[in-house]
Formats: sequence, structure tokens, C-alpha cells
Amino acid sequence: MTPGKAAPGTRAATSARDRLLDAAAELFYREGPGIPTDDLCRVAGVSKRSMYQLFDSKDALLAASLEHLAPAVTASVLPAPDTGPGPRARMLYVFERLEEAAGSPGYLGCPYAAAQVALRDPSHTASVVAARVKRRMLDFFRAEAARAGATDPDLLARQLAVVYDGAATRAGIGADDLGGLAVVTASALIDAAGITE
Amino acid sequence: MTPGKAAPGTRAATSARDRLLDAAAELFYREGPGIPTDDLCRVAGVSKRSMYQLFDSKDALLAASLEHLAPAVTASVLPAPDTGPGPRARMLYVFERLEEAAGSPGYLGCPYAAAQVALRDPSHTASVVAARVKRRMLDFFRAEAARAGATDPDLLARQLAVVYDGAATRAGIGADDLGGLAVVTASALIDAAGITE
DNA sequence: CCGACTGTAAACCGATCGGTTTCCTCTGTC
DNA sequence: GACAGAGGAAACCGATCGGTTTACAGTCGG
Repeated sequence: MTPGKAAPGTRAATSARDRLLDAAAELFYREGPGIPTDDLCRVAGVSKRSMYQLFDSKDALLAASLEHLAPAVTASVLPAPDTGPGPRARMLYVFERLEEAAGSPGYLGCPYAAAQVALRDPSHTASVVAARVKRRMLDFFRAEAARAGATDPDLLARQLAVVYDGAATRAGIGADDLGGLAVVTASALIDAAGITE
Repeated sequence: MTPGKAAPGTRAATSARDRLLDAAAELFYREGPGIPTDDLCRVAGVSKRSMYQLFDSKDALLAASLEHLAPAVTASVLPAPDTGPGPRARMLYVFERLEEAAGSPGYLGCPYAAAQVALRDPSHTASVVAARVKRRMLDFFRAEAARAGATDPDLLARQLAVVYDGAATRAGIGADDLGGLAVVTASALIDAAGITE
């Protein structure tokens, strides 16, 4: 049976392209950009031939997999656009999701920060994609901070971004197991920014 | 003239071992662990033959270079053991040094966090060395927090470590240029921990 | 039943890399 | 000056990797 088919007679459960993107996202995350293309193809159940006619190069696949991952990641860490509670709760929601993810086994930090750190080249296509995602997160914090009436919304947003990346990094390298640390820290900074609600 | 000699007739200015460790520290930092051994040897002015009789493997050289770097790094970021001002100023001193380093061109984040992130393998010898250095920093924060009479010294120490790594990471990937952000954030957390002095 | 097409499996290619070895030059010693 | 040792330059080796190509199996429209 051809891999990727759910059952005989049905259409492909997932396209070769999606399987490749998923496998790439996971393996690049777990093993870093050094993972051989053969491994990616084997896990995805796709031949190298197909991979190279779907993507120009390994680097292009890496960038595409980060791009592909973005909607799911932001959706899982950012609250829905018009969620009930106020901006304070919406900001803290992000850190609750982070703690949740960091607690699960196999957590290795933020995939986008990790990619940028591992690549060490801001001009790399994948780095550009990662930077855009990280930027979106900063924008979210800034918008909420402004809505909440923070003394300096831009400062608070950057502070929260620092806490997010610091907590993710330290959890990812096993230097801390968080356990409320990110939420508590973000909360303290939000308080210090003059937000009471 | 043989590289590494300061002038004819004098003894070697630096040993081949030290030149190798310095070159490794810089190139691993700038290019990541993927840097070829030939490049390391060329920059160090040492033959591969000598390198491999000084170090067992490339990985061993990486670990040794991180170990070699540790005293200088901690000395440059931690205040002298019995510096005049109180614990609050001593903690903030670390973040001032961080901002200073992050402002210089070519800054790519904390070398130890970067190594652990890039290697993605906590059991790697270099990761173990890096973890030890990061741990030393956490211990410094905890000791100072306790001296300062923080409500929860362990919590404050972990918070400051998070801010340190977050600020270093974000500055390293070009997501933020700090400019007081680390100091201001650390200061806010220290205040929130009930330290007035 | 046929030919065009799609995609897999696998051989293949050239380059690169970690690590070893060979050769030779330079140095210091007696 | 002979000689031993250290170390640099560079060839070399086997493995791996990114990427290409060939060969073949399955599928679909006619």
C-alpha cells in the first residue's frame, strides 16, 4: 500500500507535500538543521525524487516547514482574537500555554528561536520566516499592553517577549522546569507596568 | 616564521593548544558546531596533525573551548566576589554587562545557551560543560537574592536567569537591541521580590 | 489493451568532512 | 655535523551528505 493513503478507495489522507512538511517540522526541531535529507524522506514516506521536485533544496524545505507550522503554533499559544477576559488574562494565557508545552516530554524550546540560533545566519530564508513569527508575537503583546493601558506598552511587550524566550530556552535546555515561573514572572511585570484590572 | 611565535628568539607567545582553544571558541560561536575542523586549524595556525594529538575529537575540542572560555566569561559578567555595593547593585551589574556585550557588533547570544540549543543533545560533553556554567550563574543570583532578603530567593534567581537568557537570545537573533531593557526588567523583578535597599 | 504520467526505490555522483598518515623541514642537543 | 624529536603541509581514506538520474511499478484516460 502506498504510504499516505488512508484506505483503499479514498483519496490520499495527506499529500506528499504535507507529510514532508510535517516530518521536516518535527525532525528539524528534534535534531536541528543538520538532519540528513534521507531521514526526512524516510520518515515522510516520500522519495527523494519527489522531495526535490516539491522543494528546491533542503533549506527551502526547512523554511517552508517553519512557515507551515506557524498558523498552528500561533493558534495554540495566542488566545482567540475576541476572547472574553481582559488583556491581562489574554497576555497571561500565552505563558500558561508555554508552561504547558514546556512540561511535555521532548520539549526543546521555541522552534523559531531554536532555528535562528542553530542557523546563525539572519539572511537564511528560514531565519527570515522565524523572525516574522517572533515579530507577530511581539505585536500581540504590544497591542494587548496598549489596550490594558500600560504605562509604556512597548516596554512591557518587549519584557514579556524576553520572558517568553528566556523561559522557553531554559526549559528547552533543561536548565529549569518552569512550573509556574513564566506565568508568575509575566504577572509581576504586568503589575509593574501599572495594569491593575 | 612559525605562527604563534611573537618574535624570533622569544618563546612562543601562545601555545598551539591555546591558539586552538581561542579559534575554536570564536568560530564555534560565530558559525556553530558545524564549522569544519580545517577552518579551525587554519585560523589557529595549527596543523590537523597537532590538533588531533592535542584533542581526541572535534567534539572534545568544542567542549574544551567552552571550558576554557568559562573563567573569562564569568569574570566579565559577574562582579568581583566582594565588590562594595549591596546585592541589588551586584545583580544589576550582570545585566549591565550583558547589555554592553549585546550592543557590540557580532553578538550572537550567550555562547553556552547557543551551544546547548545548537547541539540539541544534553548528553553531549559540550552540553554538560555549558550546563555547568549556566548553573553557576543561577547560583550567583540565588546567593545574592538570599543576601538581599528576597521573599523567595530561589524564585527571584530563576526569574533573573530567565531574563538573562531571554535578553541574550533576543539580542543574539536580532529581535531586540535591548538598550536598557534587561536592566529595567531585572530591576522590576528585584523590586517585586521585596528588595528595597 | 495502450501509452502517458506519477511517484517510489535505489543506484549514482561529486563534494565535503572527520580523522589518519606520510613526508619533510626546522629546532635544539651532543 | 649527526641525530632525535616536534610540528607543519598536504595527501589520503572512508563515510556521509545534498542532489540527480535511472529503472520500474501502479494508475488513469482512451
